[in-house]
Amino acid sequence: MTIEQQLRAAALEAINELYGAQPEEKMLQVQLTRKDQKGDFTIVVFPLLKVSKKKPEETGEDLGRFIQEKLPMVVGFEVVKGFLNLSLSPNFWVERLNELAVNADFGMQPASADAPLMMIEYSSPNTNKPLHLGHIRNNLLGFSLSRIAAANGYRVVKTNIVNDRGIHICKSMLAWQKWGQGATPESTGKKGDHLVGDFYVLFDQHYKAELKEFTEQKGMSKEEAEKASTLMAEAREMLLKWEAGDAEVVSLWKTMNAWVYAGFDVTYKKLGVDFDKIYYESDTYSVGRDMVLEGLSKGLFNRRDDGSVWADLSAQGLDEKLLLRSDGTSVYMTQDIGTAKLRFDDYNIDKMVYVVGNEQDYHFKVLSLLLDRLGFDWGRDLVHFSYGMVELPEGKMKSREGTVVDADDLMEEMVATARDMARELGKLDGYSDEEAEEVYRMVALGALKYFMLKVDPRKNMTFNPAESIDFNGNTGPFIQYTHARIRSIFRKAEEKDIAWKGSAPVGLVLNEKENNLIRSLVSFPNVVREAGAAFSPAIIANYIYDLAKEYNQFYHDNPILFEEDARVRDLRLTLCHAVAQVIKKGMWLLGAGVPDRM
RNA sequence: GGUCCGGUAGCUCAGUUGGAUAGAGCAACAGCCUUCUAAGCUGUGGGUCAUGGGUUCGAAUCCCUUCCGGAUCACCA
Repeated sequence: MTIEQQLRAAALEAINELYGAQPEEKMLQVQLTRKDQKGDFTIVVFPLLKVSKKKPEETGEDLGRFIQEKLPMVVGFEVVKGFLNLSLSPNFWVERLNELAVNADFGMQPASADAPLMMIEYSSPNTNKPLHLGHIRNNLLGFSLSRIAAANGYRVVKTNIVNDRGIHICKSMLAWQKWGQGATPESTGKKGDHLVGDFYVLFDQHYKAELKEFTEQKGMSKEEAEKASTLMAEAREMLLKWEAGDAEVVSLWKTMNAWVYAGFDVTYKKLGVDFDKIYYESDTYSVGRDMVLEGLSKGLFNRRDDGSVWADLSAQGLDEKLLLRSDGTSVYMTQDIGTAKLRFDDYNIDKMVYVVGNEQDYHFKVLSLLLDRLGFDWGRDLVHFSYGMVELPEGKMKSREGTVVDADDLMEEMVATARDMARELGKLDGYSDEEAEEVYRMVALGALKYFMLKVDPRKNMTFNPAESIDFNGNTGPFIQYTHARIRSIFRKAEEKDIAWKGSAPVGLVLNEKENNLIRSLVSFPNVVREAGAAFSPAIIANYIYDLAKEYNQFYHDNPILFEEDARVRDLRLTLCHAVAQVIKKGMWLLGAGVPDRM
């Protein structure tokens, strides 16, 4: 039984015995005492006045006396303005500290073999351009969520759906054929995803020029020009050839996609994310089409005169949704249905989570209804983990205006900043170049990951490049630094032959900072649970920041190795050890590492 | 226009199932390194929690109004 549960039980008993009442769940609130007040746990007495029929102060006193008598670890209480603040004995806290300090699984709930299986889809790139800032948020969220789910006892399968087909790929291919002059990643020294992305841009430029020519010189309207475009017609033709399995087109498609995948792999690796299973839309779209046709034959959907297939969702308060074009080809929705089918054939999925931006809220509402209609019992409770967009201080990223922040560039810049700063501060003197580079990378990525994950995922966020490379204050490096300092203490302890017993002795009086730290540490498992329930890495991020902040205050005010009382020193070293462990775990849940030195 | 999401300090963000005097960081200013890493710590200033109402012992939090911002409503993905 947790301490909160014990306090609740004691309070319930008190109310029953003193006032002869059985309060509802909501009436009894046990929470951590505010930092500016004396005490550890607080019971709010206001809701209980109805049954006590007494003033808040008297009710608080009644309960406090009863609970203190009932529970030996409660050593004192104070009633302040209708709040009953209970103080627990230092020994109680020291015992909790000793338990959690040696528990390798503290805060984590390992998955058993028959634990529910959660599949998490994230990343989901198109193969026509490199990853950018928006993808970074997606990837970091998806990866962190998978670790948080794993820490909450789920078996987790990380998956990715690659949009490798469609008109956009054909645009890049066509541009390469026309103007590429046989360029390859090898011949140009460019990452494959960037090279292909360049051709996509090139197509767009030529297309725009063509439109301009038609409208300005031939006096066409914009629509007329779009219809008359020979480039677009060629791209469409290429798509038809692709769907027909034309050997030459398919071969080029395979080649160029391979370049992109090689490029993506490098980016994923640098970002530190990975997948257990990757699906490709080129494999799933036909499955989706078959399912839609099957649904059509069962009367779930309807076909219009032009041959297109639609789902009528007006009964669910939505409108009609296209599932197959009049020419029989698949749309986005069709592909997602096919992908879902394949996934559920491959795995025994209990919970399906899609990490996709909030601009697709409607899409997933519809997908959920459609899967349900098609008879998948998991359709209705699929989770669309809907996160907000990333904007720049000057507004949205616009590829036309060249304000898109490239993922590879961003990471490189941050590593360079970390390197400069560490060298300037002389932090890693004595490390080999390889060791130092490792730390630069860890700090840079820690900064990026923390920066993006500390914000509530549902909200839009502003990415300020200047702030992202600031490693002071509420940042990933601040947390990593706290960890490095602690590791440094233990290195020094060895050098100075100061022995640490590995646990804290009972019978000490705790100062305020020590007490606060233990209370924070004890709440870590709750934080992991909350983050899991709310699908929010931000809850973890904010918690470790608070913990690190508290630790730094403690560190500043209290001697650790220089403490002469060996018993107090053991307590503080145990605290340091536990804080380092929890910081490391918390950062791990965010997908970030912590260095021993920095 | 319909639907959905959001609005908290100059800026970026926290704020638990409604609880005590709404908190951090950045920026500004003033301090702290001959002691365990100053990527740190301490202090000062900075708020009609967009707005108006309601619910109640108590509202940034729940309900409604209005204003502002964003997303979405494609034979795009």
